Amino acid sequence: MDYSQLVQSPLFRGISSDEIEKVLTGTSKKFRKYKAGEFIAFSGEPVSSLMIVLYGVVKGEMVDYSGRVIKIEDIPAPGALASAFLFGSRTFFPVNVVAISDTELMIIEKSDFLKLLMNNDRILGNFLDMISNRSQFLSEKIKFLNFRTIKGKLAQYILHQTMNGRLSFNLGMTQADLADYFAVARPSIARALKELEDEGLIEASGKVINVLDRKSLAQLISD
Amino acid sequence: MDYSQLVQSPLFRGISSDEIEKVLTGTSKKFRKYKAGEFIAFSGEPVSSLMIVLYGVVKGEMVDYSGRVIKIEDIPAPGALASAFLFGSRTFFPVNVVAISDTELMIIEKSDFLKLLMNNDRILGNFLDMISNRSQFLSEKIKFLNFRTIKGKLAQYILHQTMNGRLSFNLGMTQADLADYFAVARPSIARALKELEDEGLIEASGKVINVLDRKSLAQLISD
DNA sequence: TTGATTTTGTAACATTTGTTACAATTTTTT
DNA sequence: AAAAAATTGTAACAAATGTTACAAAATCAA
Repeated sequence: MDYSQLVQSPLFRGISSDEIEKVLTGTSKKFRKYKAGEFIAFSGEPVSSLMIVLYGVVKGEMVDYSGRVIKIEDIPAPGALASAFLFGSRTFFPVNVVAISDTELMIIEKSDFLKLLMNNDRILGNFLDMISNRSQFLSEKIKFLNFRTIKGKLAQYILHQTMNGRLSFNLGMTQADLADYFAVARPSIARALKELEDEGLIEASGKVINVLDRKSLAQLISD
Repeated sequence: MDYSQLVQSPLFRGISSDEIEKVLTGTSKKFRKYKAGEFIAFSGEPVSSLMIVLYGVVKGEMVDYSGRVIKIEDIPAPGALASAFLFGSRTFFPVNVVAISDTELMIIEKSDFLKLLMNNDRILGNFLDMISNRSQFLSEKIKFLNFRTIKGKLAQYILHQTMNGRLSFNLGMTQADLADYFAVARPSIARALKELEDEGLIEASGKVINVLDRKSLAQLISD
């Protein structure tokens, strides 16, 4: 087995390829492959193991009351699945997990994984970072959803995307995807973008958004 | 110092009072008191230590674009603050933290806390449970916020509160609090409750909700 | 390139939610 | 018990969003 790509996995960050191999050789694990579109887990199923995406991309998604599918996030290799649901009091999948592309997973049972954590400071620290990052990701998402108006959500999103001081960025997705992400209707996204543009706060050409008036955007979400 | 109440803290669950005292004696820490209403931390401030509420109650809250305060959660003693923001890549407070009642906190610096984790399997397991539970809490909240209609949010909330098979439960808060929790307007909550009642799905007397038609509630959020 | 497919813009209209206001009711305080 | 404060019910109207539909534009595939 070739573990070299795992050097870039959040769980093994900072650990040499040799050491990863040594650690994993002493750990029991399984491997499983999925075709694009195949369901890996269903919402409500128990989580009894840590799953690491060796290659491919998977997504988490929810279904709302009207049947609309809401994508929660993408997890590309070499990320981990369900890491925040392996411990705690509700150890079951909160979302459906679907393979976007052909995918292979490495699966380590919880008890085996606990031994790994206790025996390796580095992996422990990495795992703490990972599940903390999940909370932080969800917390950020709640910030969007808490804004009542779509313009507010967009403003928050745009400001977040340009925190680094850039004046423009590329929506890495279609308006339909963005609408799913915000849990709103697609034409409403188009309308809100147009309004922000009409008001001179942004300039949109294709999927590239130029931020023209950062102050007014900030006011939209802090007044 | 009296650590007896910490036996009930999630971080020290399953550890005897004597052992808690022994462990904490060997750990450097600070104590700090806050008056009711006082701000403990502001959104965006760095998190550099674990904070445990020794007595009192604190809350986390956000401010949306229109100035409305959205309460995220209450943390009564002997809970921990900011536990999901001590590790990971964005180690700063995601919300304002305010003392609801007079409060005392025990504060342990991150580096000291790490030693604690490495030296005590039980505390490690408890901490993993705690930060995982945070993700799970946030994930549950996102489920509410993702429903577009208020009736959908309410249905999700009511079904969640009666998962255990009970037919009734007590909203432990006012309609105004519930409105904040859902990030909607207060009269809209009253209206939605009335509609659910008119349609015969629930019966509300005061803060007690009787679930009359579980199937229709489930349909509201899955059709 | 050409044709097919996806994405975007936009309009008309229905529905939902927010806002404001005030009275009725309940709860808390004195 | 009486008074004060908080909570709830409700109405009228404004504003925002959803729905549906279709054409224009952009992107993708053959």
